[in-house]
Amino acid sequence: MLQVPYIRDNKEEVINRLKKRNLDAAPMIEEVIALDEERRSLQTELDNTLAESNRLSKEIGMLFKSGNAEEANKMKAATADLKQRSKDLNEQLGIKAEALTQLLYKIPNLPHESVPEGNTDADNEEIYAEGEIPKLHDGALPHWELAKKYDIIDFDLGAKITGAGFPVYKGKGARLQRALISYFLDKNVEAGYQEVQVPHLVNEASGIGTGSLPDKEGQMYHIGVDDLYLIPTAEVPVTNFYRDEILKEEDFPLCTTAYTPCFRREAGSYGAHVRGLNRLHQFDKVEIVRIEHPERSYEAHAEMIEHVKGILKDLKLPYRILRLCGGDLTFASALTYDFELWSTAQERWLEISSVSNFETFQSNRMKLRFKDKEGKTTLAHTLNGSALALPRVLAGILENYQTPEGIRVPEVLVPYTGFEMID
RNA sequence: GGAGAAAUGGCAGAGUGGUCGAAUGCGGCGGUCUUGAAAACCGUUGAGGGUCACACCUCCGGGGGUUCGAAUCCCUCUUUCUCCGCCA
Repeated sequence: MLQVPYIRDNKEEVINRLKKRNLDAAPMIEEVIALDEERRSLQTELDNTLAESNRLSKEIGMLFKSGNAEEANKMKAATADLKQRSKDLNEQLGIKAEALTQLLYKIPNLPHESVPEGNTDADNEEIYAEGEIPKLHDGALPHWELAKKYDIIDFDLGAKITGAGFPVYKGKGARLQRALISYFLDKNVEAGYQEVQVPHLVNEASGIGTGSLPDKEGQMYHIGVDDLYLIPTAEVPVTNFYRDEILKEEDFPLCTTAYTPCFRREAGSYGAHVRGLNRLHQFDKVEIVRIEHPERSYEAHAEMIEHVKGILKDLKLPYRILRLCGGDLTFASALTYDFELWSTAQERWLEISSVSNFETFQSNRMKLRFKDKEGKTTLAHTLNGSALALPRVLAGILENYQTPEGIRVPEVLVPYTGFEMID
């Protein structure tokens, strides 16, 4: 969430920058400023009332001590009024503060200056492309057909035991999936990320910390009895490691990688574009998360991009990188680069990674700070990216590596799969 | 799941109704001493709000209550530990 003092001091700039998201934030920003003013004036009034109460209490204490009970009891009566007043003020303050917080939760992050103008994914800016688009033989199939042909992914079985969007991976399909996870984790660890295994359920505070709650409430599976949420990405548990922490400057950079399943309700998604592995309710992902010094975060962002590029290059998959336009940028992000893989059989691009810098948007929500050289407590920057999301990479491999004889396994994965061909 | 104990500053650990944001030790930072370092000694060292800066206010796991006054008493939730039960 945005910082109120910043909004207060840079009102016009904030409104202007949010226009890039095709959002007229002026009414919300005005309300923030008004609520904040009310909040502060109530706070001051309450503070003064409490100060008066404290002063009286101390005097009463002194009087009792010196044996002057009569005078003390007289003074007690005078506190009743102050007490009622501070109670009322505190209540009003609570209402204003809560209203302000709820409003701030609704305001998205300010786009970075390099974010292109635009409304939809058509306006995203392609900044890089690499890899040969393979020429497939006649009769090449989309991955869901291949999955059936070689009996490596069973969508119907998953639908039977759970529902649509929960596939079962079988045999060499399961093995290939596991190979990819290991391969990604190894690459990330090699690049300096610490591997962790995390809970797949998080509490509400964690959801709020990363911006998954309340903004995307309907996207997460909620376990009502225990009030826990199934994670939509490892970003949520991992970034929240550092919630309410004050780090030391020398702790940076904090680089973490985690493999987890990801759960998304994807309410309202249907049709041809969600076929096969294109969009699932449960999928695997290996995530990289970084906590950075504000001055270094964009450098870190670039390093993450290079890292993901390296992995895709190794896999010899054709991909492109897009700089997301203002209208396509996610709520919490200041700058996002999407990686898209060319699906030869579907003849479309599939998003396989999203690398974002959230600047202080998440850290302000979760009070993730560090002490700078002057000893000042400052918000850190948070970043994350997929390295990588499994199902669409798997889809890309199946489709792009298919031959009349079977599906070849990318060379770098053979040590992990133990076989070279799915046939 | 049952019974009991506990939760205090970076850490350890005092504090059971008043002047306690909180003793003491360790750690951190600054200084004296030293060629340098160590030791010793002196000082300093939580977070948030508020202010030009002070003042002032809030925070002793979370929430609520009693009281003129709560780290201290009561209720409740969470977490940790011990014992019992169950169990991958």
